[in-house]
Amino acid sequence: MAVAKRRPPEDRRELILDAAGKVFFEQGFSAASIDAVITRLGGSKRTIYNEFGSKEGLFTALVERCADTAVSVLIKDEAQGRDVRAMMIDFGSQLLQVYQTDDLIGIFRTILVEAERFPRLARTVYEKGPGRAASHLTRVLESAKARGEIWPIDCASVANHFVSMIRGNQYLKVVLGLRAPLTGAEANAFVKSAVDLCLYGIVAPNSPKRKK
Amino acid sequence: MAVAKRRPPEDRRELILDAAGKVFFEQGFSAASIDAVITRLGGSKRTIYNEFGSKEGLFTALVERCADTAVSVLIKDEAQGRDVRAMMIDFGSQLLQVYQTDDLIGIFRTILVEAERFPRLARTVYEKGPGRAASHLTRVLESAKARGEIWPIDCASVANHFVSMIRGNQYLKVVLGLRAPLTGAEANAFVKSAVDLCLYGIVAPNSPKRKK
DNA sequence: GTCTATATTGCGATAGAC
DNA sequence: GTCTATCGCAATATAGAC
Repeated sequence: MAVAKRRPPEDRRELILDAAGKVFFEQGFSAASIDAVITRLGGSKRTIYNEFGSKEGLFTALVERCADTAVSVLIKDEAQGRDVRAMMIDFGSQLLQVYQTDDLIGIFRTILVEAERFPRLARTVYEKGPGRAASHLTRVLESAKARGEIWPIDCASVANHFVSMIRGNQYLKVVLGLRAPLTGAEANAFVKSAVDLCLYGIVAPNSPKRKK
Repeated sequence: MAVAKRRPPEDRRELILDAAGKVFFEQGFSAASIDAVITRLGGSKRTIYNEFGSKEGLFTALVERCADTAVSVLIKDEAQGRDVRAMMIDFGSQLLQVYQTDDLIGIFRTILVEAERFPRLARTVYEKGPGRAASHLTRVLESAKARGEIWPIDCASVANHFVSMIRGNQYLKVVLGLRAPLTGAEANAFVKSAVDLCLYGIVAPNSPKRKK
């Protein structure tokens, strides 16, 4: 076959990780086999062991690569200073889109059950994913708070709630294979509903229950 | 050992499922072994195979039992008609508590990666868990809407968002082993922050961004 | 106990780089 | 043509379903 033969080392790594992603993210770490990766990829098991040392090493490298990729999308803070609603909608849409990539769905599916076996990986995945997203949104909200656009609330708490909504029931259904990913108008409507809930709440202003 | 010897059939099933829960929910379906269950339980593998037929049968029975248990807590609709904030806080607290039981954490950890292998189980888990919770909360919100306490919003959408907040970033950290379960005052504060976000939002009423 | 699956290793053959 | 990384396959060992 020679898929990995005589290639620059980085390319070879990427090819192996691509095939490994298909296998590990579909079957999970325990059920996945190196043989299955080789079947997809061609070549020899030796190549994988030479490059990654073990099945655990391969999985670790795979998850770390995907977690790193996810970060890059969330890091662009260009939106600072615009209208808070527009910023949240932008951010929420991007976050939903990232979460719905095959890689992120795969990480989410596989890391939970392996959290005890790979505690360091579990922490990395959290921090580079939901943790990073919540931190970024917190900064956005702090600036809106400084401008008086929003209540003097706990921005970190709200940010965490918002990120949780994006990774909410609909996303869970996607990960469980109960529905197709949200796209286009559907995704937009979903994100808007989350943003508007955060911004305006649901209590009618003429209700006696309205506080503050 | 004879833990399962000469017991009423229901007791024997329960004992096996208790031990199986410890093993499957800690290791995941693929990594778990029948031998490990037997080590915890004592007795013979034959007992398990006679009762559940296969490893898959045992896992299915385990998950179905836990999903059923979870339902019972969520079904009590006694709160209908009270103040919407009090109802949501009650409901959210109960839901968080249920989610944080070992069984539900275990299901959540293990079912995601096995969703393709057990599609029926995945659907059952969703519907008896988050689906059921959202449906119940939707009814609560509909009644509040009928009383004019809240805006004429899409109650199902809000209910899904709220359930997602409860099963949010903090819960994810618990499942990943990055923090201890939320209890007592911490859980109360968390639920209240989610409820108040839903009810009141974060936009200051004197902000020009306030709509409606 | 039986039998299959699979992680991991060893090694001669080989195909491309030079 | 030489050289070496990679291949292909066989072998080992262990685990685990049934």
